[in-house]
Amino acid sequence: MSSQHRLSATSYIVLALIEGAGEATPYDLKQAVAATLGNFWSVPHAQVYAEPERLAAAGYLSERREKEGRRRRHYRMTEAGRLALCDWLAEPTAEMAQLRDPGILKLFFGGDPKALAEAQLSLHRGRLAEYEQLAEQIEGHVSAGFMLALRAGIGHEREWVRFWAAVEKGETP
Amino acid sequence: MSSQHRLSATSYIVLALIEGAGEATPYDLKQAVAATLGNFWSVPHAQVYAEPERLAAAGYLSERREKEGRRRRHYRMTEAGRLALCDWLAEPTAEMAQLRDPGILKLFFGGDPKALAEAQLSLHRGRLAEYEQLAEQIEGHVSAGFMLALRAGIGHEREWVRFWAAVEKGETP
DNA sequence: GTCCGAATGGTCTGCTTCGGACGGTGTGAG
DNA sequence: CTCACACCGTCCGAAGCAGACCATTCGGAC
Repeated sequence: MSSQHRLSATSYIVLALIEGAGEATPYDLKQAVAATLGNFWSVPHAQVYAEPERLAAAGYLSERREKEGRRRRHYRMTEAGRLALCDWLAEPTAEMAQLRDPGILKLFFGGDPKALAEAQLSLHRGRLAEYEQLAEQIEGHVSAGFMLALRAGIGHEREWVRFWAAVEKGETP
Repeated sequence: MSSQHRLSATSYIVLALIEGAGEATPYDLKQAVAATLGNFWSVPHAQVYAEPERLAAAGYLSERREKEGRRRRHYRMTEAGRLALCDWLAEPTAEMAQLRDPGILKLFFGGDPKALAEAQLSLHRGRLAEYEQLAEQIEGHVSAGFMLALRAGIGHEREWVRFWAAVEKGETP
């Protein structure tokens, strides 16, 4: 039934969220994304509406549409969807994130290290503080995965702060 | 002369590389990208051919096209281009990179921490080793910016190794 | 009750990005 | 000469994306 449409990270995000919710409308997904993984992985809302449609067409979701009023679309997992999600979760990924930081790009091409460092430092210190506060608040109230992802974010923000602080002082980072 | 086409990161990469080379064909750019910043910032080659065209249309580059044979296009900076590049380099950026790591995504959604950690560890250790070796080899032979970018990469790979090692051992990272 | 505005829920447009397939051109080894 | 291979470039379709815009519902002010 389901053709082998390439599933992207966005696809799996949608599948995983629907699996967790049982049934969900695109709007629910939008909320869920904003509340949880929006911190470290943005998904533009146009995608959140488009993706379930594709997944339904490919047989990974079933769609039920309200006939009247808001004509919401409600999605549920199919067996194929559950299978695809499990496969994805089970297989440890070989992909790695790229750095792709605009500040580093400017540094690379000869931007002024001190000026960049100053700006980036305040940004990263700010985000680090947010993350640490969030971690305190939610500790114990959320999934282990959420906590681990947050700690990864914290670790990287700390690294950014360390790096830019060294650059600011003219040291070798 | 030049309309205010929004310039993307890719645009500035192209401008900066051409500024460094004096004159370059898209192919030269492709090579340059692969040799230098390809490590931490991928630019699909279709972009590398399309972007100079846009930049030339907007007045940031001048184009000279071979009449025969391979019909290569050669690009040079215009004053407008040099100006745009300088502006960009001078202004410290307020953007920040997102994490967007596939491994973290799986972790977030309940993938097996141990299995993920094992796979990611070997990947990141490998890349870390590459970077460190590269740093030794090129130290003193490349621009300060290149070196700093590389050190940023090394720092983040170390952080990844630290993080996943903790996850593997079941510790709080 | 009814009217207004905010929150909710969804669609559309017009880009840019991206990977990959594919098609020409030159060149040196045999 | 010619074939293989590196060099160089174009094209296409699918997906990503921002942001404007439209429609429904609901809760209070009057």
